[in-house]
Amino acid sequence: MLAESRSSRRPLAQELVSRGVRMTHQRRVLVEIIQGADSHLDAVELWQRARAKDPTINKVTVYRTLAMLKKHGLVDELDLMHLEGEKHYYEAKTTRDHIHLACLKCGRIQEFESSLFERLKGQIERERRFRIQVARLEAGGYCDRCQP
Amino acid sequence: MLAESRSSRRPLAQELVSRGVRMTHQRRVLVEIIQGADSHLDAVELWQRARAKDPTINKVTVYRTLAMLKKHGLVDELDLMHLEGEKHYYEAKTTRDHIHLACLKCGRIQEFESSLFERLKGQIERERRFRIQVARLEAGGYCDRCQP
DNA sequence: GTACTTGCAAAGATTTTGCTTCCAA
DNA sequence: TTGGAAGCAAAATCTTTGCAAGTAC
Repeated sequence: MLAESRSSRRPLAQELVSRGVRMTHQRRVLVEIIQGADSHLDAVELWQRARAKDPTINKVTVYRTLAMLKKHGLVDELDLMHLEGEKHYYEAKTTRDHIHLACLKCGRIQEFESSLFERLKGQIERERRFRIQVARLEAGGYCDRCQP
Repeated sequence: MLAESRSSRRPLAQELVSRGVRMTHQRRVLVEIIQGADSHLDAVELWQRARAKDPTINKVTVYRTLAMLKKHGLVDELDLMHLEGEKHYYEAKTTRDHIHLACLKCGRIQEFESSLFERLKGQIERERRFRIQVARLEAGGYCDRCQP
């Protein structure tokens, strides 16, 4: 599940404080991992990395923190075409939406940005008067390395 | 989770037979429900409708049949932004991919087709040499009826 | 007849809830 | 100090697996 590292506008911890969210030690550890991650993490992977920094962190706290971040629109939740089980993956929200391409053979996840995607979202908002909060485009298929 | 009824190229049962899939009574009941459904069904809803026609049908058979249909690329699996729980929804694959718009307030699901979506997929295939098997675009937001 | 499918029960994976204790502001 | 957050245990939800019995071809 590798992906390029990416950076958000400003530190999540800082963003949360400015929104009046109580900044606990656990939350600080968790958002630092999410922001520094070189891949898309699921809840359990995030929990394991967090325990390396603070062995007392509970899995439930991970779920609750992810829910809180999602509620604030600071992370995106991905399914990555359910390549391995039904868990979800998380990434810090970036300035621009991107598409996830999941290779059904090797499992590699690529990211893709396109102005067509932005135009498509604009078209939906105009033609349906639908105010998009979150858009998720995932494609499953065969990557360039996995073709005959 | 209402959506317009839609029809596929040819009956799923017929399609399966032509692919050499053993056509059991249970499978026939299930694919007929999927094809005639006026909404996106999850596994349990599908099971309940199937039991009305044949009370002996087991939930496990529903999951196994859905997995088989998915493997053959005859149904699409949707998450519908996880509006209610983490279950999946299924629909018979149609000739043209469409986008699902999930209202975060009223829960209504709208479908949207666009040539921009087709162009975007084409761009991905060309620029990344990625052979798309299935593409899923879901957006969460507020529909025209749910805006101030 | 044989290989594939089903039903049943049980387990597995992921996520949520209730409640008490703790801690950030 | 006090309301929100964390930890723990238990439950809930959704899906899969093992195996014996049944059935389509």
